[in-house]
Amino acid sequence: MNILNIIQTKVSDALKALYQIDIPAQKLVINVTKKEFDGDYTIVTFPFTKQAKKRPDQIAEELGIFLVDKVEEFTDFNVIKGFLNLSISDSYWKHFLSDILNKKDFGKQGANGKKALVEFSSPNTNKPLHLGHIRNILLGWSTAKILKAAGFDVVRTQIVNDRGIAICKSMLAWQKFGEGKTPESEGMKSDHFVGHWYVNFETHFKEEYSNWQQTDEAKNVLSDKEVKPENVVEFFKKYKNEYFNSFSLLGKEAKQMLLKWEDQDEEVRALWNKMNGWVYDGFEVTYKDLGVEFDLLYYESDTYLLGKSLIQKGLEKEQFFQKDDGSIWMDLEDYKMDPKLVLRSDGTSVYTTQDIGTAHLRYEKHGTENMIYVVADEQNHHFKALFAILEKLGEPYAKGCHHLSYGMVNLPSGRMKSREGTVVDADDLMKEVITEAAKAANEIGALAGLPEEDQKEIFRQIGMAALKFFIIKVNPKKSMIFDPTESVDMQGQTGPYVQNAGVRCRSILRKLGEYDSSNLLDYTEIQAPEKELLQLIHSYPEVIQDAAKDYDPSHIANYCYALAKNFHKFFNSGLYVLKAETEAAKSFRAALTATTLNTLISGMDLLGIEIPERM
RNA sequence: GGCUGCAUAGUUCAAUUGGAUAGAAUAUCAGAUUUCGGCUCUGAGGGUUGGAGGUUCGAGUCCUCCUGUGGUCACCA
Repeated sequence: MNILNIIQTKVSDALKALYQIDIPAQKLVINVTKKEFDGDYTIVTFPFTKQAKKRPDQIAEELGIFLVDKVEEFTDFNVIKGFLNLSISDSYWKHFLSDILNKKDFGKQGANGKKALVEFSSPNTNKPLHLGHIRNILLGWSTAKILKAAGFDVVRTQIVNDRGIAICKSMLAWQKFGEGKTPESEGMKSDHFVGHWYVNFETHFKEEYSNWQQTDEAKNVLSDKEVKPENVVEFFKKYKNEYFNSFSLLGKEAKQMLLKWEDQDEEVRALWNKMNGWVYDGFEVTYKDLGVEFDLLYYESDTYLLGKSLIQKGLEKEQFFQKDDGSIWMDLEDYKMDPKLVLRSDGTSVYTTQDIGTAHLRYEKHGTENMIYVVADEQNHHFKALFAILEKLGEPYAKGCHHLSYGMVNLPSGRMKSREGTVVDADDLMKEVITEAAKAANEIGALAGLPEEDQKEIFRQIGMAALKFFIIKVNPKKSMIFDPTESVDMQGQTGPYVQNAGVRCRSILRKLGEYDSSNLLDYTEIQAPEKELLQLIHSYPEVIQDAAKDYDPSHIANYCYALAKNFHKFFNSGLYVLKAETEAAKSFRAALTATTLNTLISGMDLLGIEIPERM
């Protein structure tokens, strides 16, 4: 049994025996004792004062005497105010170390029989992936891994937004101005090529718009709307969408293309397939570079009509209501939200319609009672409404839906804006961090002896670790500032710092070779740096549980950093492994090193980060 | 304006979910190594946790108000 559980049960028993207080063991909070005090674990006794009718320090004292007397794992205690600090026997720690020494899956839970589906990435197909997608993808990937480690059967998925007006813009621009060029002919990565035509469309559209502003038609609009001369510029800025829909020739063509697409027009579909194909080829490379993959893909072109029948059924059961114009809504007053449209007056679907349909489909197909949507926090309201609707429809998985909402990634200069060209491209960014890693490694020169191929692989691992760790260590719900210079840092609270700890472990173990681990139980005096490290490793299973419960990979990142830091401290503490004073000390420290390495590998793997052999 | 997040060292982030003197990193300054890898370690300075009240043994954490800031309020996705 885990020492925390032992403490909980024993304290619960003691409270009952001493004061007739009934508190379930699981409800008792056990803290790790702060460094500046003696002891391993701390119990706070203030909460018991009312029922026990005694002073907190008195309770702590009595509890301490009782526990040390009755439980063999507790060797000593001390009391400071209402804090009871318990010391755990060395024997417990040594046996713990010996138990987990060869357990590769230490910290992970066995299958719990539940299924979870994690949806992430879900890009539009009209342009390449950028920094915002990277945060999304890393969060999704890591959350999926963490849930798996916590015992869930996980399905990783994305819904590809492959249809709509945006891709039509890219298609139209290429058709009109592309002169038959291809990614190959231009030597461009194929998703960037498609993105190029999207920008090209916007350029032409802007030109058309500004020319139009000089026409009589535009002047009529201005006088109709009674726009004052000093407000004209401002007005046209806001009028852009309206212009696109009502006057623009390019807009008209793009919309016609969309209609043709919906009518299954062969030529448009062929063009659509060609351009999407380019985008997918490009995405595949980016995903591979990021080290992620999916179990299952959904395409919006397949799912956008889903949900309608569910709405019809719901309407018959009067779960929805219909307005005079034929549009269908759900009342969400009991959730303190405004009514939500689920079907347009012309009978076509909106985003919510297909989300209802897709969720239902997924549940039918996989029986996933937990669905996690990794989507930026600008859609908080949408998901709140969606989950409320699912609940009102009586969908059995509604309670298991969770929106893993994350904040925007901003640059030191402010928000990324595609119109201003400040979007940080995913491929460029990865290239840059790897280059920086190579530069730093070459300065140190530790890899000079290795073949070039091996060096390149290590540079890649280091660069990607820097980038991934920098992003994942931040609590998802907070918006973050991405400083490119800091992201490639290799020192301090970074991925490479953690990797370095692992590489040091590897180096020691490599030099050590075979050793007899059974000796470790003979080690007599565990030193403070050793115990701190061991205690931290001991808490790894709970860290995974917490991260899974909160859907928050940043817990794991912070844990890995703390573990690496503690190992570096141990490494520099004068407690040598290879030159240990006794065989028992050597075995103990070797086992400690091996276990640290194992935990670092496991934890970093949950973040999608590798630990190289050398660096 | 309504709703909803966020606000912690100069900067970037933590804080075991209400517990002890709020911790790391970075930057600055000062130190450590005949030793398992210097992408390491030790130390110093740096804080009225945006402000004001409240709840209680105890508040960065919970409640109220205020200030600042982001998101959202489409028959877009």
